[in-house]
Amino acid sequence: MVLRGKAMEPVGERGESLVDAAYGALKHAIRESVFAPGYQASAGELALRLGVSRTPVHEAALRLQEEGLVRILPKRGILICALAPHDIAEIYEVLIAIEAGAAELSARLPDAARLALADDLDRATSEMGQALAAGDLAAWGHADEAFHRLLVEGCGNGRFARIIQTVNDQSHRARMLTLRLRPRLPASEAEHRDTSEAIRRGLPGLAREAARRHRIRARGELLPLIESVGLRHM
Amino acid sequence: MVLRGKAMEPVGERGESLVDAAYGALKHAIRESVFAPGYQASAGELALRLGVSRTPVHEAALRLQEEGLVRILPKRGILICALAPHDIAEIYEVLIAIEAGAAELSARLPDAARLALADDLDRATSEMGQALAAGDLAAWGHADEAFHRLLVEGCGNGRFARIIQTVNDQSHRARMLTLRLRPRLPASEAEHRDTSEAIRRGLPGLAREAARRHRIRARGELLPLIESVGLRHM
DNA sequence: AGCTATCAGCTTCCATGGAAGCTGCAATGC
DNA sequence: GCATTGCAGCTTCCATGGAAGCTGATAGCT
Repeated sequence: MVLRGKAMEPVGERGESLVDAAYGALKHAIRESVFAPGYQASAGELALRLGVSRTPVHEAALRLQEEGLVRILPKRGILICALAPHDIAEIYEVLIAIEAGAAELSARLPDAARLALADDLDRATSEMGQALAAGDLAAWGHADEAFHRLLVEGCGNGRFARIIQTVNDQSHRARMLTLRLRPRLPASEAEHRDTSEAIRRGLPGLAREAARRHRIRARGELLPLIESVGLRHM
Repeated sequence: MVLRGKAMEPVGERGESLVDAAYGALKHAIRESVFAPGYQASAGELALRLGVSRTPVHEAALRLQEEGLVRILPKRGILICALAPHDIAEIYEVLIAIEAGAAELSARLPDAARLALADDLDRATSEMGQALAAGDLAAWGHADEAFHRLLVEGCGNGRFARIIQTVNDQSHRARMLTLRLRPRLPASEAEHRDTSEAIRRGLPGLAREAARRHRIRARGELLPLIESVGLRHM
């Protein structure tokens, strides 16, 4: 039983089950790269770190495997999954398809919900602008994230939100990397405004195309960047 | 411990783990309505039926919950999820978004793969035609299913395939119902040919729109049908 | 040297039992 | 009659230990 690396937060005992606690702690640790991709842990080690027995860790690992964050190698251990450029490409295709659908749905919402959503989206976009002006990379990332999250959570289709959540969990680490790598922050604001404006005016086709164009352009910037830097896994 | 209903097949011991076996058996049982939606089972009962202990059943239930087929009610049992019309609507929106993306991707494949895929798709479509002529409802359903499966599995994006697999597992029961309900089998063949032809000719935009139109029309037929019959859950 | 067999040490897999939570019913008090 | 309380019987949750599988190193053979 090897305990290398920094310690993890013991699970908090707040009503939630130990499985949920372990799931949350492990997911957070993976997102924040406490475990490097490719790291192979054992359930026993993780259980020790979290202060629970192996069972809840194992069950949490099952859930994480279902989401593609880890792989359980039979009789060998728990492998933290790495993302290859190919995976990023796949994830962008999911984003393009689902977010375009979400934008279209949003534009079909009843007036009140539609206008409220558009306002929320614009608020997030404005925050991006402020962050950009202040040169605050992290704030820009958060605001951008908020925009896209609002879009899929506001559209009314819970399955869309869930799918996006899954691929976002997978790509969070890569996102943090590429945010830093990008030579200049992309001019996403105008495209965000196109999307929110189409939603506000209740034009489904326009909204779909705006969301779609936005993600396609972002992909066109990101993938070559990753290739050029030669990132093999992240 | 109550054992009502017909017995289930004990798990087959073929190299796969008991968890996998239990997962497969339960999923199959749910798909084939061995358990009615809304049925509340206990892990102990299922374990007895399958001839394993409670642990693998519990872990299988976790996976099924992740896929939305069951819900685990803490300290109460395992609930077989029912689908409401609202869920069918959501699922169709996922199908529209993802299959349109898959068709576009397919049309961008290298020549050899593209043509092979188009041929496979046409074969499935032809089988639909034969089944329709013979009045064989089940065969028509299988061929239609094959077409859509080939499309998402052939496009090269594994995440697309996985997403579709998940919603198909959820909607399988509803599909079996509505296949029988439909007054006349829809004229899907022409739309399938539009899609495969666009893929064959390597026209991404056309392929996307064809796949999209197909699912949108199917939705337009199905949802009112479900409403009119007054199906509340399935 | 190169190849095979063995084995020690790791891992998960799965069964099992105690602890604790939820539900519905029956008994109790008003 | 009506509300409350206590309890029995169910459930999952989680810890734990034995069984079995995988890996890599070492010893022995050709």
